[in-house]
Amino acid sequence: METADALHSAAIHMLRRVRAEDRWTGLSGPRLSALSVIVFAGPVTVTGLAEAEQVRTPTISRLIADLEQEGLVKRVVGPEDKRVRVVTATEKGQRVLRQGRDRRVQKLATDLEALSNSDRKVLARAAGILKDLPNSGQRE
Amino acid sequence: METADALHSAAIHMLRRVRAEDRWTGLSGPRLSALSVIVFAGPVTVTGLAEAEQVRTPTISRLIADLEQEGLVKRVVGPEDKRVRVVTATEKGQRVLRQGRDRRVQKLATDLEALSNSDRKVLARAAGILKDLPNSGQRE
DNA sequence: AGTATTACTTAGCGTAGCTAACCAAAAGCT
DNA sequence: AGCTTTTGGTTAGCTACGCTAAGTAATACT
Repeated sequence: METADALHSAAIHMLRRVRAEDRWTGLSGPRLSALSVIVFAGPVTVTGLAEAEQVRTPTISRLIADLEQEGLVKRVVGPEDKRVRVVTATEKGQRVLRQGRDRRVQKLATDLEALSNSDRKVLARAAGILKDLPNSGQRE
Repeated sequence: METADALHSAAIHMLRRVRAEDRWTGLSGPRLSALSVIVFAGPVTVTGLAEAEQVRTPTISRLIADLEQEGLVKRVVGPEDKRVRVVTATEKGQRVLRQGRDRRVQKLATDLEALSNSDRKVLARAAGILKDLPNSGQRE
């Protein structure tokens, strides 16, 4: 229970610190996050993206429209099912994302360099453990 | 570097999952976060709170006004300096916060129960390590 | 064929972030 | 003292992003 508490607060502070780097990309957190899914999880549908981001479809719909406006992604009508819109990242989108993400992670990496090897090892193991958490019903 | 990446992504997903519990309090994330600072960091000024939350003063100013409206905090003119407003949590505010926070942490604690003792120990150590990170210039 | 469901968009609302502009109190300067 | 500057906070007005409700087009069901 104290572990949960400590972990919770550690995660909050870590992300808060790292998030400051995002300003550099000119993209907001939500946009960056969505773009990240589009780039790394390949072409996605609007619904798929909404699920990944845990928001409703209208939210994503508008966000995508904005990203498209800026030339970061493009929408094409689904080849099979003409209702769906398949979203892919443009060259520019990929470039911007990679730079931004690198910056975030780089900042964290720099922070971690101040640590001992054994400490870093603990963090690496912790990250692995968290990744495999039960992950019980988060889709309401 | 991969450690930073893994840690980054683990933290994002963990918080995302836990955040769902906040709905229960009837308060939004930012409000909950601000209230948390007010409760745990004792009485604070508007500027102090803005710094803690890493937002500008107008943002906090309005947020506080809303919280006051709901009877969760109260503002009093500073006894020394009459420009400042000292913000404190009301009884109700403290109660709501503790319940909400407990719920978040409880959810995480439940998730952690599925783990082995040694894994939990790793996480506890990781939290401790992160807490003591250099914490270089995050105030621009 | 005709209805139901699904995928997405549009409209409209509330919260929260920002900057710019303002007021009042405190501090600094002759 | 008197005047200016600085500081703490608020107000006004903009944008972004979350939501629900309602609409449209394509698909699925029987």
